[in-house]
Amino acid sequence: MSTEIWISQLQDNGYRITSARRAVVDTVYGSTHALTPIEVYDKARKKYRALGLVTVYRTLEKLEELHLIQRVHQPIGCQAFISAGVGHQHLLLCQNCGQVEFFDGDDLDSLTKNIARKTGYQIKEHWLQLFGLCVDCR
Amino acid sequence: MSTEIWISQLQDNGYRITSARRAVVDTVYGSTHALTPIEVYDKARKKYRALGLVTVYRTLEKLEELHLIQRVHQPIGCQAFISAGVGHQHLLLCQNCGQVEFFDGDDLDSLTKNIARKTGYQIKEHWLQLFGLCVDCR
DNA sequence: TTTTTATTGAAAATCGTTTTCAATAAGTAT
DNA sequence: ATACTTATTGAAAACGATTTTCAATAAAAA
Repeated sequence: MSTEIWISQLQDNGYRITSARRAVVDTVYGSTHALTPIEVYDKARKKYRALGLVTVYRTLEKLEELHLIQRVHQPIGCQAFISAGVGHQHLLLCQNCGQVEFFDGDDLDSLTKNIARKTGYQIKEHWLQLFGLCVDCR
Repeated sequence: MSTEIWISQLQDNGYRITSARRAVVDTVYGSTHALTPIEVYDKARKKYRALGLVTVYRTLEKLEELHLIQRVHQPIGCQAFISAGVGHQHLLLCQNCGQVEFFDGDDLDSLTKNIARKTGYQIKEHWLQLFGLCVDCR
């Protein structure tokens, strides 16, 4: 698995491959931390100086549309993005260093069925996210 | 339970009770839908016309600080607030009408312990939110 | 009632994001 | 390789949401 997977995805969906997009993909792909558009901009500009912030926004938009990245919601803000895991994944975030781990937690079925019965809701989706301290920070 | 609970809380924490704050509290307290600052402004101005948007922001800030309201995170945006439930509560949101229900789902203990063991993380907090269709909308 | 000072709304400033637009460069056809 | 078409680019401007500044006001204390 390398950045070429994302590049191919962009290509297959009719998007052109440019130096700007490569720089953004190289920056976000495989990052262990969720990155905001400005953070992506700062990092990616080390690889491609002419990159504009607008292009970062536009590229992130496309990567999100192709489900290659996902927005991360946190108490401090909801502008950061991280690589989208494969299949239905949940996030575990380190409150100290911001590192992100994925886990699949579909033990939630019995819980959601329970709530559905109690409330009368037809449940379609769920968001689950854990916060704590990673091995290095605890 | 009435809005006076929130008013007292403000008072007890050294904040003055004003017409502007009463209008905001009256609007947000007991609302079954999460409201954005602008929505609060529009609704509250029906009760107190001189109210300014800035004061809405400032009052919401104080209510959040006192844990009387909480920010609601949704795919469409994360600016809306709703009354904070009592104790540790989770949210169930109707994707159609925006109605919000609370539920307590601490069946998560075994799941979080599991993840903690697998990842080495020390887990401090969790966010769980369900989305679906309420009884009226399904 | 008087005094003190937190609170107010309006205007300006600020921040993140989106739109506009002419120049450029990617991919295709020649 | 070369020419052509058109998606993509970055800069500047526009935008919307939120925050700051500030003099006037009103709540609470004296």
